[in-house]
Amino acid sequence: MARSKAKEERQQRLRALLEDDPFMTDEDLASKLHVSVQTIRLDRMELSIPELRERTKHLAETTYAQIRSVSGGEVIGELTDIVLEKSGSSILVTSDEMGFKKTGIVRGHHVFAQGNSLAIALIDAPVALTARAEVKFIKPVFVGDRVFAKAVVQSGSGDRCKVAVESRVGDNVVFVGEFVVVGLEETPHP
Amino acid sequence: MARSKAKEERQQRLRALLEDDPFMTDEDLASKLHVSVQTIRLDRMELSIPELRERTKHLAETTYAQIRSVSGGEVIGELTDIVLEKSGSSILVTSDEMGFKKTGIVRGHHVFAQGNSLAIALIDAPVALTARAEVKFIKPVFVGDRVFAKAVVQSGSGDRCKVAVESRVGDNVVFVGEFVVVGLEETPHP
DNA sequence: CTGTCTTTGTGACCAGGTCCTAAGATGTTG
DNA sequence: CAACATCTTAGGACCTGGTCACAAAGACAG
Repeated sequence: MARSKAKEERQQRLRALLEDDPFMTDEDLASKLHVSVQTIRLDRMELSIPELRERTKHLAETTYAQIRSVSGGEVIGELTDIVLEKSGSSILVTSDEMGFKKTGIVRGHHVFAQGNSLAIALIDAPVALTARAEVKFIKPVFVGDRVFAKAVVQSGSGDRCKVAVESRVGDNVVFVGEFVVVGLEETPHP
Repeated sequence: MARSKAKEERQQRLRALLEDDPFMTDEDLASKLHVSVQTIRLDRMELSIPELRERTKHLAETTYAQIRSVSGGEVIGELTDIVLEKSGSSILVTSDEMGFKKTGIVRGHHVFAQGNSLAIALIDAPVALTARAEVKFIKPVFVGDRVFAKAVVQSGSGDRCKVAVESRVGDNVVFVGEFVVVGLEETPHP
């Protein structure tokens, strides 16, 4: 372990470089770090960083699932039961990406999103949109927690419903909200 | 254009296959469709579907931006200016994945998320969490719209701030919200 | 039967790697 | 100083999942 200081530093830099741009080839990295391509490969080995294609593939795969479940799916979380215009519930398994790195606390909007999409799912209309919401984040949710949301339609007058949502982690209520959701027959356009 | 019926059908199937699994190689596709690899390549050409690596790269790139802006980044949208404990603004460029497929209307929680994270960014504390929020979705936001959010701290008593957010698309106010954000010195733990 | 479309095969090439071997460079230490 | 260890660099063979170009076989309508 003689002059491995330079090496360690370089490997740190390599890590950092890939952190904010995982799409760099070994060649790119080599020229940035002023070493040969082979050195980069060795460094990657030591740090067990996979090659570009694996990285991008992994990225694409995980975020593809994400984008379907967190951002793209029609419902955030998994619906466990639902009675249209009445009540429903869903479970959201929180993952790393949903939280603040520093604290492991899940960003509020994920919990909100679960409640919001659950509320919308309850509406029996071609298109449903949220008009208003009043929410309280009672306790922080931590990455890894399973959030159980339960929604009940309060006053369901067809095209304008008030939906109450309560989310729990275990026995603790972490979130309560009231969503006013409107159902539409036709799509409005820009 | 004689017996191109089979071809057209195959190309439709190819499209469909890639739709729900963009990670298939030409070889995979060839065996699934019972044609040669070359045929698959020709079909991809005709349909101008890029090769696997380009597909995954594209997927990864777009969703990478997403995971930074929708789910992973510390701030949803891009901060344009900020004065701690005072005011700030951000721009969110909405994309396909953020909206309902059917209507092209952006899910409320994305707009909420932008406001929420902007509100949190304004707080000058090691950790900030949303305690309460009262929001109104005034007009639907459509996929492709650029949402400008502006946040102003109303009553900033250090560890508990009220932040008002107003989001616009062009001249139209699409969202207003009031967030109560608390700043913490230490991280709470589960 | 001939011309056209479609399909398949072949060979050369490329990027961005892997793995392995080997030779220099730059130490540290007996 | 010589001997040894650790890094670094280089080179060649190989892999995957493609590209491009070109040839040839099969199907089928006119």
